[in-house]
Amino acid sequence: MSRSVKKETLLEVAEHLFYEHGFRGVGLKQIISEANVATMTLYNHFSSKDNLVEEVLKQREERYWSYLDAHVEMDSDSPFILAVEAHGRWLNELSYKGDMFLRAIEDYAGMDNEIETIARGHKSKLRRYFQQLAQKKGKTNVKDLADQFTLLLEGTTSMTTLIGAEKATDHSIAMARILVRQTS
Amino acid sequence: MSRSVKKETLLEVAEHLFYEHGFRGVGLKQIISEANVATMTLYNHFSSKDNLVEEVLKQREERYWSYLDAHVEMDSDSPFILAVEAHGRWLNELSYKGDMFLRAIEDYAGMDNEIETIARGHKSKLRRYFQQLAQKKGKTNVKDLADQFTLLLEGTTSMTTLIGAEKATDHSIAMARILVRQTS
DNA sequence: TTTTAACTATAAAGGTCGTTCTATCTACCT
DNA sequence: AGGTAGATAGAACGACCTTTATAGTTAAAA
Repeated sequence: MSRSVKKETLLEVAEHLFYEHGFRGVGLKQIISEANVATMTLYNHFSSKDNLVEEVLKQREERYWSYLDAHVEMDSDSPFILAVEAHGRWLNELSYKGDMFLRAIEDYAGMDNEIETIARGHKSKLRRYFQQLAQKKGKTNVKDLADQFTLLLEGTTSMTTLIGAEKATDHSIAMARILVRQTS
Repeated sequence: MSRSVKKETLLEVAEHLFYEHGFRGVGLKQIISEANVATMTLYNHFSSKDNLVEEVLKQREERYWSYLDAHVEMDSDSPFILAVEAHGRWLNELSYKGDMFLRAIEDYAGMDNEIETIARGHKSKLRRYFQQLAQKKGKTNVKDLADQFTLLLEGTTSMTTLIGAEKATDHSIAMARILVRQTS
């Protein structure tokens, strides 16, 4: 009982700090200190810093999809727009500063790391998500359309760093609407 | 020797390594070693690592705008499309792995750094660039349109990490065309 | 030829990093 | 009550980090 509380605190604190300052910009000392936990408690739950990063990414991915699933009614008239809106809300509430998965891909690329695999997996899933949506709506060029929506989401995330989530989302929704209208 | 060849080698090597492994993921030792240069040569030309990062960013920004200016005829029929195409070529040739400026903003955010200022400055300039384009073409909603094109470029860069520059650029060009057609 | 500046190699200072070790303490299980 | 597993603080590890110090080399200008 008390065991999982500590572990969850660690994951929470680590996710926040990693997101704020990058994986390489945060030391275990800081995580341990802010989580009010002893060094060996961390190593009791995670085999290494890399392993902690992995678990953080898994937790964040789960959260992201819970968030999307909660806001997107798949059988709605325009699930595409709902998805873009939901992504925007996610950015506004939890993710005002770039994308953790993209950062993981960049930071740990070409090192034969589980971390990169997890992060790339998340992005693949996003593309597949839009593919399923497009297929359900009987769109042609399913893959292209899916990638275009994914591009919109990625662009929104980047723009959030520059102009804030609300404005960025407004723009991507506007473009998503045009995109839905233009495709058959 | 116009400007020190050693200094330029250092900037070259540093830009490449920073881009490949991130600012925090590369040590001065590695830069020095790959540039075939002594420690004190680096510190003779740059006052600190942060200063080196700053100079690298300035150089990269200059290069980016040279590249864009060389490929975009401002008075063309569709300078928007040309800009998106040029950005795509830039990605394909030099920038297959995320955006150095966005990374700098994320890595050095909230630290009262010159680095973040430079990186954000580049992004502001990009938005202003599209604003000027929109204005010249007599578009209404100049700022919104500019941000939408910026969003497309940012999305293209992110997607390059996932599906490669060519596909990503194809998608953004397609969307840019729709956007140009839809606006007045 | 002497001076000047850039560059060289090496080492040390002073930190921080991730990780491991030791030794103590608490709390629950049977 | 004794045993066990989890958590604790703190030190120690070696490796690496950025930066500075020291001293010797090169090459071209004065």
